[in-house]
Amino acid sequence: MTRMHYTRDNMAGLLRSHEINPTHQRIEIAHALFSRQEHLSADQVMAIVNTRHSETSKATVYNTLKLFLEKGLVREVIVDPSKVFFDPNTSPHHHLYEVDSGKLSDIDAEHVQISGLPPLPAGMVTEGIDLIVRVRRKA
Amino acid sequence: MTRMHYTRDNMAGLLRSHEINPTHQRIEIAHALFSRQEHLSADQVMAIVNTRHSETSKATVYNTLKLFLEKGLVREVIVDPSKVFFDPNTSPHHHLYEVDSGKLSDIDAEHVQISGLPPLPAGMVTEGIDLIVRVRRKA
DNA sequence: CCGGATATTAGACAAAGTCCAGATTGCCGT
DNA sequence: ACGGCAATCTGGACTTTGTCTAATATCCGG
Ligand SMILES: [Mn+2]
Ligand SMILES: [Mn+2]
Ligand SMILES: [Zn+2]
Ligand SMILES: [Zn+2]
Repeated sequence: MTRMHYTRDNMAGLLRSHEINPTHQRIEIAHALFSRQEHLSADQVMAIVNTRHSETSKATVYNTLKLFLEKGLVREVIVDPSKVFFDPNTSPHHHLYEVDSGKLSDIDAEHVQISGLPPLPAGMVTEGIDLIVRVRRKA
Repeated sequence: MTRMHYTRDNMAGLLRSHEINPTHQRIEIAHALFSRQEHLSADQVMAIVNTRHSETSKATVYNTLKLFLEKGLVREVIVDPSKVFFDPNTSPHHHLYEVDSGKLSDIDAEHVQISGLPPLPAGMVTEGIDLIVRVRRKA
């Protein structure tokens, strides 16, 4: 199991494999997410992509993140009422959220077992199960 | 197990039992939530409380909901990126979210079992575990 | 009734996100 | 190279959710 190294060049292939036309802006945004392997808000992506000199507009950041979401390249994590996080890890996993600091980290779904859920309403299908463990510093 | 009937008069006692000074506005807001036993956004609370004629300001609705939260009278449900829901049901339970319609309903925690969670980081204590089942209409 | 504490208010403000009409880009056939 | 043409990108106006503040209103003990 070798650790993947996410270069900008790799990003073009990754985007194409998800039926996304690789443009300069899309490659930069994908690189921001995948090279860090972190949960980023749209604002953070915006800041990262425009560090050197302004390259990508706010509209494009939001449009691109939504496109990535639709194409299944990233996942959305809704845990903070004030902003959405985008997650380059699309394998099934859960989240640990430190309420004070806002730090968000992954919990491997491997060993977590959820049982006893009631049957779904008729005609409905599960889109996903989000498990969020909210923690704070001990008093 | 008799079904509780949430009258405005009952609300005063409920508020007092949570160390909340019962005022006209607070009683109206509590009544909106507890008489319906539904998950409501601040906007919905605002609309309900001001149906007949304008009675309560936006600032008061937000202040009051935050106060209820601090005093443990209601619970927050973060499931929709665009708004927070307030939940008069503070007993441990989970949620079913219909992505298309935005409908949010309770899942009794009674029979749900979650096992295999990793140990918490040192010095941290669990504030809550949120389990959200996201469903959509079958294709 | 007085005085202070508590609660409410209008409206300005901030932050996240959406929308649109115009400009840019990259590509294709000629 | 050139003229379309579709896809993409952009600034900036706009909307929505929520916060803040300074002034006012209400409540309550003495
Ligand atoms: Mn994928
Ligand atoms: Mn309680
Ligand atoms: Zn994650
Ligand atoms: Zn609930």
